[in-house]
Amino acid sequence: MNKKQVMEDIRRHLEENSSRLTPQREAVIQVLMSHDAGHLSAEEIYLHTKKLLPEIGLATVYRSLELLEKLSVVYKLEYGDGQSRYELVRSNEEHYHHHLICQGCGAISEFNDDLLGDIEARIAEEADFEVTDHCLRFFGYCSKCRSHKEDA
Amino acid sequence: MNKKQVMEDIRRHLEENSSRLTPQREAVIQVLMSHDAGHLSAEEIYLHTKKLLPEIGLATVYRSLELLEKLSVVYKLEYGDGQSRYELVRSNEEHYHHHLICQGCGAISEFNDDLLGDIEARIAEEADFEVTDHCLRFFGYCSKCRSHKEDA
DNA sequence: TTAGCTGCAAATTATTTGCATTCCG
DNA sequence: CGGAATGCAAATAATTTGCAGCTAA
Repeated sequence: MNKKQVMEDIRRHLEENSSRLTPQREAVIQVLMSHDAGHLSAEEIYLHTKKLLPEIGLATVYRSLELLEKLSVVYKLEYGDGQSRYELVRSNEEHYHHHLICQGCGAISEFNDDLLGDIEARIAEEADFEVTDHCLRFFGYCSKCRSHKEDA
Repeated sequence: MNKKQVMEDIRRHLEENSSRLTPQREAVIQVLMSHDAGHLSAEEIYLHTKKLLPEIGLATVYRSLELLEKLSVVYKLEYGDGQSRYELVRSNEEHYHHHLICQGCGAISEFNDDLLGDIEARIAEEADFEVTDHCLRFFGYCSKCRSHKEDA
């Protein structure tokens, strides 16, 4: 599915919820699409959309992200550093998309795999909880930071 | 291991890092110990410590939590609602302690199991990343909210 | 027309910091 | 004594909100 089709899907999804795909919202989505694994903060998204739409305001970016999150178009992530990151939800892949967060340099990389398929079934059964999504993050040290640690 | 022993362990751990187990810090730890699965916010911890130590300040609570987190005594969690939650790290159990977050009522429950043992070994190998910890949260609907949904 | 959207500025909220003071090894 | 820790108040930083004007079905 190419970007134009994705955008049209989102437009339809918005209209079903009596919302519009405004230029501002489109710009936000475009920025997210072109920083595919970028984990952008609201401020970063704002700065990027400003290149496409110089008059856009930060509040609009926040409002767009809030709306798009409610419609499950955007996924909001927290890394515990005081600001939220956003990325597009890609319906299938997203579920298998986990993060490796380096406690040395802060780099965030990804690890894609269906790690949790069975586990969710077990939770449904044992905890009587219907799982719709999950967030799995691993903390540790990337290869680069491990070699620095060894120096010390 | 009882609470007094845990406290003495923490005292020793602090002293090894040229810090002291002050009454304020002790109060913070006591509050966390007595709300074992409480996922308390800094503000909630502050209000509870005030009962033990009325003159304590919120900044001190934050500073205590920051220090205790650095020393891996306390674990900081983010649920994407703008504030952080804190809980005591229990060396073994913590690693097997995951959260079920209800998107209906916001309730947070727990699911304890060693779900990720093998996975971490695979990550080390495939991604060249040394995992020291992880955070796994499941989103969905608890039994109570599912029955409400069915009413609708 | 009117509901939805916007930019801007002001407000809010969680968290952090500066500082004078106090405590303890 | 001197580093560590505290309470308070002020400062920050991310996010939200109020509002008057704008836009498109």
